[in-house]
Amino acid sequence: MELDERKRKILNAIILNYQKTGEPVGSRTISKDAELKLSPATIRNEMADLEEMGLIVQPHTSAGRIPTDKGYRLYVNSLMQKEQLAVRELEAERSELMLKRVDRIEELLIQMAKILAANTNYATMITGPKYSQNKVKFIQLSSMGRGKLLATIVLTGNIIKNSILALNTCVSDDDILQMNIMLNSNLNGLSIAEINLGLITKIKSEAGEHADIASKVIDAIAEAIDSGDGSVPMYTSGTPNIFKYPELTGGDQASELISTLEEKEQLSTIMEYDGGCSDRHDIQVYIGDEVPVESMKNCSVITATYELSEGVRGKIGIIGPKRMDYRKVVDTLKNTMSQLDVIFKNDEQTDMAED
Amino acid sequence: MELDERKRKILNAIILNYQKTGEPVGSRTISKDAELKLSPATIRNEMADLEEMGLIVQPHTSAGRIPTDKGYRLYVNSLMQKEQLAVRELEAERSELMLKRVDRIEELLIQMAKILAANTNYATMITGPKYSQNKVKFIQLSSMGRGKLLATIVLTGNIIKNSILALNTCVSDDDILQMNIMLNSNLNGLSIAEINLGLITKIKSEAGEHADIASKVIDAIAEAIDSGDGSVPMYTSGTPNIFKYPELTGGDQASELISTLEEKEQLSTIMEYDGGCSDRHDIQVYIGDEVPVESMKNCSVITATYELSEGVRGKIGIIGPKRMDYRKVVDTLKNTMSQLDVIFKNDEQTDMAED
DNA sequence: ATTAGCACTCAATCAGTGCGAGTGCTAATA
DNA sequence: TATTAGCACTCGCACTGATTGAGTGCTAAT
Repeated sequence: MELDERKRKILNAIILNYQKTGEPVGSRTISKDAELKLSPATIRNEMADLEEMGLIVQPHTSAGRIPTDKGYRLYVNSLMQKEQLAVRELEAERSELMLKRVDRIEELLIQMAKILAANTNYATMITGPKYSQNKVKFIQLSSMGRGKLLATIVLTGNIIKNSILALNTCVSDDDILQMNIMLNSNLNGLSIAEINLGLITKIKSEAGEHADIASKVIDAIAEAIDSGDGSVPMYTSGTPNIFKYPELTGGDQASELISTLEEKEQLSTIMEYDGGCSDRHDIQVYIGDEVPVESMKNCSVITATYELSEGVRGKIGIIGPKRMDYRKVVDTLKNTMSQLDVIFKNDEQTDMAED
Repeated sequence: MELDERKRKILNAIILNYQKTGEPVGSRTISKDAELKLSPATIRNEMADLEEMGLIVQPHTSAGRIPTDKGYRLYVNSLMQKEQLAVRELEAERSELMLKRVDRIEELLIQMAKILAANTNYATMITGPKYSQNKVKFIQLSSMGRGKLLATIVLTGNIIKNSILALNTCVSDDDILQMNIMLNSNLNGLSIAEINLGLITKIKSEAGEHADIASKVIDAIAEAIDSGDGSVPMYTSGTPNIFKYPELTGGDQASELISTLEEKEQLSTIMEYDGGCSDRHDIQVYIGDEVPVESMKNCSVITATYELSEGVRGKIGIIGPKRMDYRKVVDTLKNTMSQLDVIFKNDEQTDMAED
């Protein structure tokens, strides 16, 4: 069966209409849609064909048609591009991000998720950046008195971690100074991969009687870098938005959806999946069954990757009903990503601090 | 009308039964409830009286009775205590808290909220501690090179804040050392209230040509202490639990509840209210209309205050349907609070660090 | 190739009905 | 006098069947 221009137009009309109403759309509705001047009967014939091709279905006999996953896929892959017109309304998207003074990067990301949720009326999720690539930039030990040592570790990207080390021995201020110099000269500029056993042994021997301190500091470094590795933090926002889409709230669906959104574990399976395509702002679209989470099988998810600096990446995802406005979401995401780029290019070297 | 012993027992039975089933409870049910051996007819007469007193109502003619807010209030205030028996099952509450290695206090609190939610089957919320009372313990400036200064501020309770300061002038290592000494000797042990304009002027003059740095450091201190002041962080957990109670999910209720739970702003009006009673573990019970949040008018909320150290307090709240198991929740909260006490008495001086 | 017309399907709506849980009242009982 | 049995009554709920209307597929006319 040939998918000619007219069929495409009809499919497109069905998708757009269903997007707005959430109701199955009938031949009459499409017919009145001007653009293509055909009678309902003709439309019906075409729709029968589209159904045969598996692009649309009727929920029951004598109902209008709704798009199938396959239909949406086609729309996203080819139809969508054809109407990039007048999308520049998005350019006017409130760039509140720029205005608000957010000095912590995670908070900025959370803010962003909130704004996206508000603008799109879908739920959003976001993972904190993966820092595993980061390097040690600076280490500072200071005595807090009473056998306590404060270790401050700064990583590239100005990530700062603190640990308080409890000591059993007493250390003089001078020793601390020595340790500082020694640690910095040995560790500066190294990533976690480069801090190997050999180096650790070397440091310990250089630390002499304070080998235990050195060892604790190295543990702290490992933890600092690791905390952004094993379990990337995950935030969600706008989850109540799903109540706006009746098709997501039938039965126990709402409950399960909200649960998975709150628990977050499952969400990471979506975010972790790296769809090969390493484009600049790699945008992935998962439609219905394509979503690798049981309770989200009749949602669609669109994810985008952001990059703070070389190799420091995270993902942002938008969760909505299958009839979500794919075009708007994709454009909004692209837009947001470039805004982020701007922010990070400006802010790269200023005062962003983190715990 | 006199509220005699028998009426109390019947009211109690109604409340307990309604707690389990969520269905209006009829005279027959109570009658079969042993304990008091009365026929349904007698119970009916008594129930008519209880209804007249405004303690119970029937949702419609020919339905059983359900407790009113007033009925619950009575229950909470006087009836509840009378049956403190066999509550020690709670003693066995999984004290997972003790086991899990949680080294950051906010994470511990969040964990606790999760466990409470899982144990009670209600939603929980928790505010981070208010640090406004805290004092400066230790300040450390270190040069990061390229005109950048790292300021590390340690407050009592081992709260650690970092800021990176961008300088326009260059500072020698020796100057930094001087600044460190000067700042510490001037600021150590002071709370925010004690850092007044006079002191600030004094510090600036002592800093000489580096007055701008001193000023930036003081700003950072203010911010460090403040961040726990103006907007106390608020976390929620177990929000999907509300789906377990049909009376909370009718209409748009679920949606609105979830929304207020996600947005958190409104929740703080509950948490902020300080009910005079400055008991050890001050526990407050809000029933139905007593809850100062519109969308929660047919919930009940129970809050408890925890105290990390002198004056450093936060609140934890449990949100459920009006028929929640008040006794269990109150006991669980008391229990949890004492566990917290233990933890903090042990951990007080160890390595809890925070951003 | 398109369209008008028509018979058909089926979800949704609504009134009518019977059921059952639960009540209040009255009269009998301990 | 307090309790209980009995009975008529109420009202939500679940079920039924009829009606409606949106939408279809097919056929014949244009």
